[in-house]
Amino acid sequence: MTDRTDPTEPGGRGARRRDAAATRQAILDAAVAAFTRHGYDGVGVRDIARNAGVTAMLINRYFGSKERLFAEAVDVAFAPRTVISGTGADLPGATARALVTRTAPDAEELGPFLLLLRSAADPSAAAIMREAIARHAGRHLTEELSDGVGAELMLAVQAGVWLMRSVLGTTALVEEEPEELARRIGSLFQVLVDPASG
Amino acid sequence: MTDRTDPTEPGGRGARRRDAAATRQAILDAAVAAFTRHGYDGVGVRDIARNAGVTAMLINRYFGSKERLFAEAVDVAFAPRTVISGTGADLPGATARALVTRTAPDAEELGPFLLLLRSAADPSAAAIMREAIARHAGRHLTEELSDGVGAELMLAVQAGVWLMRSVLGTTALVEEEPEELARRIGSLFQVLVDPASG
DNA sequence: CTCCCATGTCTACGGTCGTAGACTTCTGTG
DNA sequence: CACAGAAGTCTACGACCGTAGACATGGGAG
Repeated sequence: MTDRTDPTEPGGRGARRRDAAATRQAILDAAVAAFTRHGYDGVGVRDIARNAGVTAMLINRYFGSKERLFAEAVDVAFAPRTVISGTGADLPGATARALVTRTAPDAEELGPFLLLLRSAADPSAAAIMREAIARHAGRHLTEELSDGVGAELMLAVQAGVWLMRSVLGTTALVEEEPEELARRIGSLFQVLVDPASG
Repeated sequence: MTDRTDPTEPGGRGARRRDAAATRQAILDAAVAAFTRHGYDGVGVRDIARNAGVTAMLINRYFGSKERLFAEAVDVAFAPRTVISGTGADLPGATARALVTRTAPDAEELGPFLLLLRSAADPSAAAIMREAIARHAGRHLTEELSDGVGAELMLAVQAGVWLMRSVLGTTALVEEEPEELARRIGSLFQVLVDPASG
């Protein structure tokens, strides 16, 4: 009855027997989820460790500090190309529809924008995320739009919608029909992609 | 040499001799500034008390708890009509120009959007702010636009610009010419105010 | 089979947090 | 001038934070 040392129980994931790479990955996964849900300041290393099925000290052994773990988690969260959908003329509409779907009240989906919004209060976390944006999301958008200002304004609009709709849950944006909301946000993106149309 | 009990020294503001209303106001002012700069989680009641020239316990005597102090501070910050400028056809451009000015890199201006962004991580703080938006900012915008969704999208765009430009300081939005940036943001607002033009 | 080192845990420290209760000091009133 | 009550402070508690150092343990190489 060695209940406490059984790695299959606490973390929920399959048995992991002293595999450094897998443990490191489990910590990183737990960190991305926790930081996204509660922000940099709202999560303790003990919470992350518990969800990864290890003790808090192992985090510092593998990542050095909470801040460096956060930097790696941010890099993981921002690397995939989730900030734009579609290409060319289809980009504004497709990106708007994806945004509306992902910020639906019952979606409970994570993503880089939630991580961004919930960790923005801490200055060092903000600096880490600014660099991650420049390295990943901003670059994806810039090379598609060939317009840095338009790209960052598109990020700003998306972040704002995430904030109002998912983080705060303001009434009008939550209750509006998804198709109509996507249409209105899509027209915003259209103006950013093709400034002449505004 | 009663250096420690002199109220002119610690707080910086003029002598205040046992005036309950003035003390309460001083705490509230310090709370608005502190919450705006560092967010709900990033500020301790001792910090606020020190800036108001009192001790931390007085906060609980006057406001009951940190959370109730935050609720009052949010109400103060969101009450003034700072989320829109101008009226009618001038509204999009005037609001965009005001936004660009206030989010300038050297502005160091406070405002409800910074409070909103930096306190969004905490769920109870988010609930308080959602209600404050419905009560103040959202209402101002809705009665000007007679369109709840458009009003909240206008708030979303402004919050996003504040986030990228003031909180994160992303390069493109910081380095762009203010006039050109205001023009592009103004065209976004134009689409929201007059959906037919999109 | 044995030993060694990577892997992981335990205990603890100094610090900060929100806040409860007892205590002190000032000020307006009789 | 004395005094009651308002205004404000002091001390303390229990909880959590990030992290440092010593300790335990398992598993692959000889």
